Amino acid sequence: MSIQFYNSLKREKENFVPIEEGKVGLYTCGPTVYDFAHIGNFRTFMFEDLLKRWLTHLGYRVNHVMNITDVDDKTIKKASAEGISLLDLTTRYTDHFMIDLEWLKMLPANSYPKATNAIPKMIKLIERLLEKGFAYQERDGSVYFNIRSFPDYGRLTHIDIKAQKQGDRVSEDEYDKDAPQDFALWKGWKESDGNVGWDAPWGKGRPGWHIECSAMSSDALGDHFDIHCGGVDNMFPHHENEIAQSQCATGEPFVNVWLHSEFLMVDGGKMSKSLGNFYRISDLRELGFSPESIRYQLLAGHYRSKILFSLDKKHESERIVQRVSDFQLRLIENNADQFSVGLFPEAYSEFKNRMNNDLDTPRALATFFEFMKKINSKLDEQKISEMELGAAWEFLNVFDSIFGFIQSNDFEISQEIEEQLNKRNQARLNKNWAESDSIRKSLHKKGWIVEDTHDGQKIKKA
RNA sequence: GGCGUCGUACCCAAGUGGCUCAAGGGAGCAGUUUGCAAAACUGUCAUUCGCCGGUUCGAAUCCGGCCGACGCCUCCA
Repeated sequence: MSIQFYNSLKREKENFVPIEEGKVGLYTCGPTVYDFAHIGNFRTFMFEDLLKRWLTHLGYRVNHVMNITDVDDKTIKKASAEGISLLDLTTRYTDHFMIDLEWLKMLPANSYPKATNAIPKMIKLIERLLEKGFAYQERDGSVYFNIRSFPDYGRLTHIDIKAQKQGDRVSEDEYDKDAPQDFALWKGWKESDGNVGWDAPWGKGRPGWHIECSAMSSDALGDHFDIHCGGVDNMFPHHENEIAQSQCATGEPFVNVWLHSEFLMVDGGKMSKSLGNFYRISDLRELGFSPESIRYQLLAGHYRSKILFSLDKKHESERIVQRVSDFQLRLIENNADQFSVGLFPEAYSEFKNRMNNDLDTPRALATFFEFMKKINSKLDEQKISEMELGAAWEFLNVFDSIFGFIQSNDFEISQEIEEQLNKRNQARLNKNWAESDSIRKSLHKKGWIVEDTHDGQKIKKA
């Protein structure tokens, strides 16, 4: 069975067929670096990371491009408010973003083009749109895209332009334009822009938001590529506008598959910076969340469903991380790694089918948990073959290469802890349970969990 | 007003006409194991899928209505 995706453009699942066999061009809308990204932003980035990992596992060579929006209203406004340069501001938050990405164990994209580095490319695109009559200039130096010149406008979001209610914001727009819904390709320089601006044939200014993605995606992946992702809120107007610009400029189809991830909710509502009800990654770190437990929370629900992020789920996600991590240790203790010969257990094909079904992570997880239970059971009864152990090892490794739930067990035991363990062992041999229990308790307070097994005591980090 | 999503156990969360079904996880309870714990495993945990009608031999799954929650239409993952 080949992989199927729910293509937002067609609103149905379809088999994925790459433009070039074995390769996938993947463009994902990245952050606007005017502030810290929050956990809701990372829900989308985590989904895109999962997608890339799964495609890679299937053998595709994925070229993943994630843009960094480093010039727009918000970045300019904030830099000006802080009295620093746009570059200083965006560099700061880009750095934070990269740190968070790495902490969450997300694989880096192949490239992170910045909008400010793609201005010439954007100008070229706009020139082409002007030449072909899809865009027009205004007296203030702005350039707008004429949406009525593109009959397919609204196809992605099924929006009928004429039926739209006009918001106050639109009619009060500070820029001149022919029709309220025409969107800016280029915004003429205004005083509030300060020293932010680039020279263009139609005057100094800065790019509109949407043009950067059209420019950078075609630059990195070609005019026509495989997959474009983003959050559902980007469907309109951002992605709709991208399609309009790109297709009108190149005359070619733009993207084959559009994938959109749903929102992450908190307190029953959308988490967003403007509402102030959000968690940054640093907030969650302070609250004691591990990257693995956050990964579980973000990946346990299907990407097209709203998920609830909750501090109450911390315990649940930690239990999962612990179970899977313990499972790995148990396999290692049984030398499973030495028995692996590249064979997978039966459960793997079910897991694969479920992942191939539009990345059905909830059911894929269910498959893995059932498998884990079965193997644990066999280990308990000591009725497991070397072949089964090897296959379990293979499956576990694939599983973790996709979900990344396993917590590293590299830790050093200090001299002091070592002494405590020896003391406890001695107490146990003397059946001095009171002392043994009290040492276990005191170690627990220091962040260590001691477990007694048939092979003696074991220590791990709490 | 237009477009769209969703309502499943104490909590999270799958399933979208019949087949092995209301998956899986967390919490709880009971048990195996253990000196005791922990871990692991076993059992238990929704005759029922917001409510009311309809279609059908058969619906959580399709249709209609109602109630409720949410998103987009303006920057937003």
